[in-house]
Amino acid sequence: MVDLNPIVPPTPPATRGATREQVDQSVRTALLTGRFIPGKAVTLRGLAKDLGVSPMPVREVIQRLAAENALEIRANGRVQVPEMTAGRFDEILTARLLLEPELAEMGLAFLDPADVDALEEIDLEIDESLGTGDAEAYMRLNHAFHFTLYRASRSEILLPLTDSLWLQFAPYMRTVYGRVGTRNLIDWHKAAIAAIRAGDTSALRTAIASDIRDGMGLLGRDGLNGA
Amino acid sequence: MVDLNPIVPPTPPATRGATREQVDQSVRTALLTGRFIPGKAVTLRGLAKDLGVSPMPVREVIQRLAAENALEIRANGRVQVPEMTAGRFDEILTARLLLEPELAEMGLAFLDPADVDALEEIDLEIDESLGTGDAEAYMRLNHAFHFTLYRASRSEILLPLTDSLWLQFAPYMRTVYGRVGTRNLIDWHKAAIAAIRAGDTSALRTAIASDIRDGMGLLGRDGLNGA
DNA sequence: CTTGATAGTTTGTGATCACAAAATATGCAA
DNA sequence: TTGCATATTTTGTGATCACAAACTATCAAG
Repeated sequence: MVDLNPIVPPTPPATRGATREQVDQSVRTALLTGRFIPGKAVTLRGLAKDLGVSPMPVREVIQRLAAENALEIRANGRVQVPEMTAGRFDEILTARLLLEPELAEMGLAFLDPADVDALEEIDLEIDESLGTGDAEAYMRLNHAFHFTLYRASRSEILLPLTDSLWLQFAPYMRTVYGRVGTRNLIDWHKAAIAAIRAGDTSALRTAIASDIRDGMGLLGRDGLNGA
Repeated sequence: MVDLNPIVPPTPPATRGATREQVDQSVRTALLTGRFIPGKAVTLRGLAKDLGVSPMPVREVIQRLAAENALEIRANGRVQVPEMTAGRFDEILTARLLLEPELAEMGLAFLDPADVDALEEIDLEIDESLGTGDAEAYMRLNHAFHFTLYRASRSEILLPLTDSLWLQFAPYMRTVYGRVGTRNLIDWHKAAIAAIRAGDTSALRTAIASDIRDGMGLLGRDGLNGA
């Protein structure tokens, strides 16, 4: 059984589609913080019971996440987080490098000083989580850092695509963070914040791209199945 | 009521999830050939009746397509194809220019002569559809051309992302094709085929990028709401 | 004719059911 | 113990139901 923290009592839904939305958020958060084990089956009724809802909204959410390739519905109907392969890993890296610097640049135009302070605050908490070795907090905060920047762009297209990418690699990152640790050589987040403060788009793009490369490259493709 | 051509009789499903798969394909095809009108409500029971199935698999498919931003579930529960805005249009163009040349290049490595012949055949049919002014055939064939090339890449990441993009702009293209016609100044498909035959990745990327720019640029952002 | 309340209908949502396929457990034979 | 057929349970799927919210049609009042 997976721990999906906001387990709510069987309360009647307040607004239209609220139950589904709550399930969606819970499962997404669980995926992004690595609480599902890739390859392990996730059952519909199990999730429903964990979240205190009927299987119905869970079914819809699973279809939703399957459409984003965050979950895999196999031929036998079994639902699971897809296992990572070397080919997928390389392609995700490629896609992130194409989309995320673009998103960061778009976000830069809209960031106000308060947003930058928020980014800095998140980065400090990241340093803390690295100190205590709290992998789940690290994953949550790293996601928050990137998407605070990206969301500022008000993007309606690139942002959802990037959402999908994170949902696809995050569960796998958890399995390797435990193995190799989470400390990077260079803190590209601080470089990004400096670039934002300076309004230097080029430096920001470089910082984001480098952060992506380091983050995924460090724990790289070791132990993955062929290209 | 929308015409979703393969309306099957209420036959019991053959394999696991076959009904859902059939609904999914039908609705996707309808979206890609512009048979849904953006902004017009699409009802669950209506679709189900058109396809001769229960509302159940339709619900799942709608959630799927909503996750890909191909359908929009509004706050009141109404389901519709999102209306295009200038901001979305520009971003889709940006995203296509980032992803599709990459996909084309990846596909080039795997294309064999038979595939190239198939591409040429599709392009001939496109010319036909332009002659007869059959917008729906044009849309279907244009999609087939691009994705025959892209699918060759065996991509598991960029390809689904691009799928989502096409689902988002295709319904809107239909509404404008009727207005401005479908004939481009330069046939970039032929340039792409030539580049493929020559194994010239750079020329192929240029041809695809130009095709995208022309296709979306010609009928551009006229009559769209704000930035 | 226009306006606005109201009755009727349609719609999405969450829950439940029936069923077959799949996974798991059980127990017997070698 | 090991291998394998069989029984039991679990699981996803498609269908149906009940309900409230949303939409539409109707019709009286101005």
